Amino acid sequence: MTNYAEVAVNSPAGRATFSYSVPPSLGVEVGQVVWVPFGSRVVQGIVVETGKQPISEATREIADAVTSFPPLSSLQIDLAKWISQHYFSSLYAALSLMLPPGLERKATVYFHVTDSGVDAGLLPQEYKKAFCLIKEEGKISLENLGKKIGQSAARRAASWLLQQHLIEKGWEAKGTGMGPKKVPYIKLAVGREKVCEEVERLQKARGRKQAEVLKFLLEHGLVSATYLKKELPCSDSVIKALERKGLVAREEVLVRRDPLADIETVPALPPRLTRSQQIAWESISRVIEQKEKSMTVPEVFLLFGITGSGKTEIYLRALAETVAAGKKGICLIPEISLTRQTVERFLSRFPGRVAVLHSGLTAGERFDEWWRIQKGECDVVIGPRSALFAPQENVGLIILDEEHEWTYKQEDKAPRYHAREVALKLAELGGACVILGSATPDVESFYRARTGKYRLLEMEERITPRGISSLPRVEVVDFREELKAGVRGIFSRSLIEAIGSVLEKGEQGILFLNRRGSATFIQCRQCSFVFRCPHCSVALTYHSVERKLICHRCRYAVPVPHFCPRCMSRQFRFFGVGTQKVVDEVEKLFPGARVLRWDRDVVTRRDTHDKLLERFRRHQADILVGTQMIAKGLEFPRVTLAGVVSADTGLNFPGFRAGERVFQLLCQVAGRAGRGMEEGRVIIQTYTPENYAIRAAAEYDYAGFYEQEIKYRRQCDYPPFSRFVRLIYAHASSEKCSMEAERIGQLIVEEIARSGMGDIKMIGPVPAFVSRVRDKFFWQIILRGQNPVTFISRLELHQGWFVDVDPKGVT
DNA sequence: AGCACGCCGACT
DNA sequence: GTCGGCGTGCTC
Repeated sequence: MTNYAEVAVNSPAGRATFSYSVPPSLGVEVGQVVWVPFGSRVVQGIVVETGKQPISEATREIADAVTSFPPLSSLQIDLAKWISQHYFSSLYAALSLMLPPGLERKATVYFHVTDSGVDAGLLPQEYKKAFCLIKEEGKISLENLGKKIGQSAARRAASWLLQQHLIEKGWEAKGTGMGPKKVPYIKLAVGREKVCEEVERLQKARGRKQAEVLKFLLEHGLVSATYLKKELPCSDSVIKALERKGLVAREEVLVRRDPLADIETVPALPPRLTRSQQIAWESISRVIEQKEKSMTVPEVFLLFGITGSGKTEIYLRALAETVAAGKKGICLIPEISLTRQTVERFLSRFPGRVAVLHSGLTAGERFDEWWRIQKGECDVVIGPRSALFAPQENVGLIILDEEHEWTYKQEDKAPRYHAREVALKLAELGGACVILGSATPDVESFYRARTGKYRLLEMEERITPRGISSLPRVEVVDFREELKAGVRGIFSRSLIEAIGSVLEKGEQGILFLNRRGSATFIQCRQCSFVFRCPHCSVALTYHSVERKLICHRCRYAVPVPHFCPRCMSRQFRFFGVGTQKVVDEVEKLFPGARVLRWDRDVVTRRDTHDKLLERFRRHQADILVGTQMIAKGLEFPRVTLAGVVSADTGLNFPGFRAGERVFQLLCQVAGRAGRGMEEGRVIIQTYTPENYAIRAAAEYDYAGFYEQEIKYRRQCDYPPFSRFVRLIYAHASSEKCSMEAERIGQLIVEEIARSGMGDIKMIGPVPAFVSRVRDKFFWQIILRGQNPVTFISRLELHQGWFVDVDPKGVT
């Protein structure tokens, strides 16, 4: 009985799966990771189906298993199938999101001689050298053989020698792979009495150190070698000597690399709920209780609560209830707000039962967390969008905090998925509830709540140490008036006064800068030359700390040149307001003010996030200056001022979601002030105070903003009333790229007519917003309509095309 | 994505 | 004649 398996292969090659036969010696299950021959290589693949018959006629044999048991569940495979279909990615790309860290590896194929016993001297002259080299090396890859005797000679020799059965192909995995961490421990190897005897003897003879070690071990039992050496102290040779005598033994002990090891858990009881929390909580708890009877459509809550209304407390209770019902949870958080503070809060309610996954973890920590989750040891997994793919079984609740955040959409690589949509699908497959939480819900989410797809829960009370209080007053400053009044700096008179007042009272302030779209670049004063990246079509950004020009697309960096390469002038003009400029300005106006800068340039190393924030929390700085990052869910009781240096930068950003984005950002920044004992104050500087997004934000009027925005979306037929799909083509040649884009554009026009899908509108083909990245050119076609996804499945897209379903930034 | 295969100009 | 350049097509 031969078995066959359908395998999703780690290669972008066309089809979803390939058929392989299973060698009798190998047991293969769905979800298992295997090595398979693929073309001339050996690659990894994931078994997604098994059966008595292969789907395709042609098959090859699975080479080996990577894991002894399947690391992926059938539910995960179903989810991956949905992702790959819905987002037009390869099945493997979707599955690989779910694989344990460090499992993915590559293999090298090499040659070795067979035991034919042939005399090398008798071989044809041209192949003799290759054969001897292979024999000498034992095993050698074609590439390395080519380096020694030339590519073509190596190829010819290899194919002839293979044909003559004088050499064979073999393969092996590259690198050593990731594993659990083992640490040597020392223990006594003989009975207590015997040890005491030895101690006596050693103390008399020349072995005082050894006696001490034995005594230490009698007292402590099994100890790590490092601890032993440090505590006594003693050197390794002492332990070695005891080992040789057979008195002590070494034992490898598994240790967990715990990313939360340094967090003290203080178990906490749930606080009393406010009235509006209570109402929201009752709705949620009723559903979680009843969730036992599985339903086909997942229950989705949109928890719409203003900043400070206590959404996290609702999450914690909902998780506790889920755990009480014997299920588990996943909590998604935008990477940036996944701070120590957040983790501490979860940990205090679920001591020892929390797993975190984020980009700051070491490879080892990631590995250990994954396996801990896999073993079912964690009640809740907290992490960014990828936490959705943690091996958490029996998930009863999925939470998306700050559900409107754009970081929930992956755009840089396939699959280009939106965590919210995937969460809904996962909930549907596993029978879980979903809570989407936000103070400024995504317009599309709010629309779904309004039309009954989600249950809307509102929380309007803001909790502060002063009790229930309203949000801080917002002052919108028209910067045009400031210019008229002779203001020349970047701060208005109001903002200067407010900063001064904060400093005087010993309070704290944050200054927010939306740097997107106005990145700092430098230009020659003489000939207006702008430094551009040689590999991408963007200007280089000036980084004052390293005094370098850096490309934000490909990380290309050069020191700031002394001369303009075009006209040799030494004079440069620095454009755009950066965080550093704001810092300089505050320091100039208020000498002695302690200003802290927080943005992506400063935060590079692990932990600096938390260290910087800790400094600010301890009031070692008065003013915090930053970009997007500072707007996200940080709670600093001493902050009484939130200033937005320029609210307009985001508005000029392309795309119909610009207004929504500005509204969300301004509300978030405003919510930072006045969370402690003192009342807060918010100042927004703008050149367009009449803009609806800015006006609504100043009033915290979500409903008002929503009504305006949804009207506009309906009028222009933007989502949620239509959907977008972006087709992107990349090629190293500019001509090839535009030609292929134009060709598909033509095809789409024809297909629209043929299919009768008249609602499909095409924008483009045009060069992408950033038309060149890493020496590749990019063209795009945007399709809009009721169902552009169905439409593009009718197209035959060549390699080089990729698809972005529901892109976040389109016009 | 890799990698073979094939066709072309630049050398020993 | 051989070497390596790159364009094209396939991978079970």
